Amino acid sequence: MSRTDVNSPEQALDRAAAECPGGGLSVDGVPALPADQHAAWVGFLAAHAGITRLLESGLSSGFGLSVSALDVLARLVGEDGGQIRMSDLAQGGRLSQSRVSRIVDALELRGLVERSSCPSDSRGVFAHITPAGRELAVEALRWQALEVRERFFAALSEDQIAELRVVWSAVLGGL
Amino acid sequence: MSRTDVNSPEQALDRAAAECPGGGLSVDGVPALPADQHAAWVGFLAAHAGITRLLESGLSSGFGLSVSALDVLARLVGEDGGQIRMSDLAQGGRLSQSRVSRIVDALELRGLVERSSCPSDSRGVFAHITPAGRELAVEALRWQALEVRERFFAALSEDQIAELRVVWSAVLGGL
DNA sequence: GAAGATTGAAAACTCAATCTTC
DNA sequence: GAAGATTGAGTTTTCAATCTTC
Repeated sequence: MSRTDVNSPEQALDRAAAECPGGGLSVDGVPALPADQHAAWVGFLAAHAGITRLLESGLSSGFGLSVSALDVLARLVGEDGGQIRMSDLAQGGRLSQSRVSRIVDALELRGLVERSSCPSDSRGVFAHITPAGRELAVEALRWQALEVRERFFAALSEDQIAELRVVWSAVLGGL
Repeated sequence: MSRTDVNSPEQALDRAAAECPGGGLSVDGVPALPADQHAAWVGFLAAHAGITRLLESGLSSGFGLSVSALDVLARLVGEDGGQIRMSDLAQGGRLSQSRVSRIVDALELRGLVERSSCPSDSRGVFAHITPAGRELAVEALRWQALEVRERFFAALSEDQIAELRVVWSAVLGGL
């Protein structure tokens, strides 16, 4: 593999680091982050941006869903009875309450989800998935999982994947 | 540390995995991703969302900047002469051309950046950073780097950080 | 008064023109 | 006609009310 290949891993990371996507963290030549942290940080941002763009565009063209919308459907599919309260959909940090509300609006319009009021607490609203929603969600999740396996994890060893799990545990503990 | 602590690392990841943020990748109990990949994937998304929210809100309240805007300033600070062409600002994948254009609009309004035409090619436009822009950028970058070190990398060992670099190289090669 | 959910208005982002220069 | 940059229009996301029920 020659040094001029467009997509060699080393080049990808070097290019990313040179362009400092995500906040070039060195100032006046003095790196505000140690070099190894800088490389790890830049790679993290580039990897996230890359895989996200890939999933977003594939889900959109293949299923008419955004990653966020599929997040919501996935939660509903995983739930016993296929229903869950709006506020619980927002828990987990990735989606705000109002965003959930609007995503469910859109899914409801397409007949993929329905709302119903919560018997035990009339403030609450249940979202539950329809058969059509479940069918679409399962297909979209299969595609997404395949993509994640092939484009994200394919190049990693079992050990590296296991280590990632440990790393995220540690990182999430500090956030 | 008891099992009921709100922020233990294990709980954070378990919670994230249970809520499947980012697309619960198991369908009807059959995980579409192997368990270790699933955990690594969910952790990756949760970690990115967490640190991003932290930086976004801190930069906004402390410096009136978005992460994207600081990206642009950082590139300019790092450049010799403090100037770079608009199209080069967009390279690297994280920012589209039109987004760069609008971010520079906003920065220019605040007097942090100026535009000038490129002598050798009149299609081109240089963005260059002003003294005020440099000053703000340096402060913001220092804050951001500190945050990344303390909130993201503090819990990781040197070896883990080194391994992350390798992992991102591999992942970026596949994207 | 606090929690659950929605809504209006503003900000951020993307996509497809558009305009200018090569 | 292609490359560099901007703009208009539409969409998505957020923020701060708002409304209802506890």
